[in-house]
Amino acid sequence: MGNIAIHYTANCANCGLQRICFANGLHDTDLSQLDELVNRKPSLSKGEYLFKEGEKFTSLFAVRAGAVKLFSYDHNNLEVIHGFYLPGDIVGMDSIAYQEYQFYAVALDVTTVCEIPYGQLSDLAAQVPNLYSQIFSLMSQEIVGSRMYTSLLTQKTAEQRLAYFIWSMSLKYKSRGYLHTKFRLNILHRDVASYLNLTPETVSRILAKFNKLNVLNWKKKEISILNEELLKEFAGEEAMICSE
Amino acid sequence: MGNIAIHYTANCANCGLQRICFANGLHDTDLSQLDELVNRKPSLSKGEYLFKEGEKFTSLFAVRAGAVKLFSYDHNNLEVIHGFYLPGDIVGMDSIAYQEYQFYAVALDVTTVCEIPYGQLSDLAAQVPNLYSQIFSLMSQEIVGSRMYTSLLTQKTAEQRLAYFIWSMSLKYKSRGYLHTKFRLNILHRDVASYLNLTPETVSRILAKFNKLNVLNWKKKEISILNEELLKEFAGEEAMICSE
DNA sequence: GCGAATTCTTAACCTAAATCAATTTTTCTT
DNA sequence: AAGAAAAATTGATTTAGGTTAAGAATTCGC
Repeated sequence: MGNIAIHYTANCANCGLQRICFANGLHDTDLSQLDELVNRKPSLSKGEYLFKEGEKFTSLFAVRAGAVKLFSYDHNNLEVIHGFYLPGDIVGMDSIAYQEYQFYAVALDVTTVCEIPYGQLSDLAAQVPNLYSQIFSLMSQEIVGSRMYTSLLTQKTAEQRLAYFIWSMSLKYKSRGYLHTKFRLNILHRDVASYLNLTPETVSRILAKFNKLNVLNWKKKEISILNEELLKEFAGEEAMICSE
Repeated sequence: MGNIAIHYTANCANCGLQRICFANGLHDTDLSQLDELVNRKPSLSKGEYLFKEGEKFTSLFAVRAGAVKLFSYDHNNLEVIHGFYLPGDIVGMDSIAYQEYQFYAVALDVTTVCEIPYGQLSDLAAQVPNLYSQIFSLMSQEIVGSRMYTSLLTQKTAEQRLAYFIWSMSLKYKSRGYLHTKFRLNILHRDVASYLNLTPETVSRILAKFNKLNVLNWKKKEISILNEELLKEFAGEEAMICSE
């Protein structure tokens, strides 16, 4: 099948995620400096690790495409999932204070990332005050996001949590300019359950209910949202976690 | 009663909390610059606010003495408690990304804080790379701390949560050089319940149990730990939240 | 593309902690 | 220091979501 490949040279100046990455608010000259230190790696395939817990902390990673899961293991060796990262998200900020990565980060799908060596970023930031503000701002958002996630787990019912999760994924796709009522999400129900502090059985029961009520359908990694209004209602309240 | 008051002029160079504040790792000259921008306010009395949700974000606050509670209200107008801050802790980092404070911060006791105007801190940091690293590090710790708090709420039983909370308070006092088996903690059981996502009734029942088993005694804002080993056992696992 | 392994679903049952309710203790106000 | 208000305690009851179990649908590995 005739595949027309238009080749772009990837760089920060033409990256569609500029506004939500470190590049936000930088001048052209500073941008090209940031661009130089970014290490664009070949795509990771499903199951490949960005980093593992305990490895020496060297870089932050900006997700350009695909999806990344951040997790650790509990004392029973079960995965505890801390978050899913989609295009435009930065992975690794929780490890800045330490010599080592604090969690495991694995690709859930074919995934492209920009590697940003932290030492160099830090040096550059010393000359570019805007970049510092940008990093502070991202970290601060991460703190608030983390608090909001905690509220989700502690203040909401199982049904609200799941509805909210799916709704916020949809919003994220929307904000990135993708179709938000029908999209692929290569995340196991089991992993969603873990992230929302539920059992797979509970997730399954709720999805069956949503399906029966024609709210949405999630089968084989494909989500179709049939009734956005109803979904929002099940989620309860307005947006909480979702950035931008 | 004859009260001998030795008067120190408060400054960063003689502050006992230096090692856990922004001052950590700064040279003497930089330290005195930090010192100059710090605004030492008169003590707050119980119930006074450091800041309220929605107010313009201007400053970070370092707690020097007393205790501060960070909270917001849920949709039923009930307090949701996000944290308690003791001497050496920094309050307000979650608001850096925003124009406004994200939560309410109130003194639970007579409390002394250093106000650190963020704009000035940021300017100073532009000249003092060490200070930037220090801020990054504190923020990064806040993110990890927040993740650990979430684990506490979601992976542990009510009993483990309460045991862990009391144990970590004790550890904090120990690390600051205070008696850690008998100390005043001016926090309502109701607030601890909220922080641990429990009801006051559950907290009460667990405290009754701990009291009966001679693990500890918490009556009238005074905590006595009678059996540290047993308390640790009830907490399950090693330390999680507690910083330094 | 087929068989094995994983993941998902559905149903019956159970339990940790919430809720409801009534009393006692502590703290605040004057 | 007394009375009022707020907080804490204790017991009885309920419930959301976990656990166990067994079968069905997907996905993986060769």
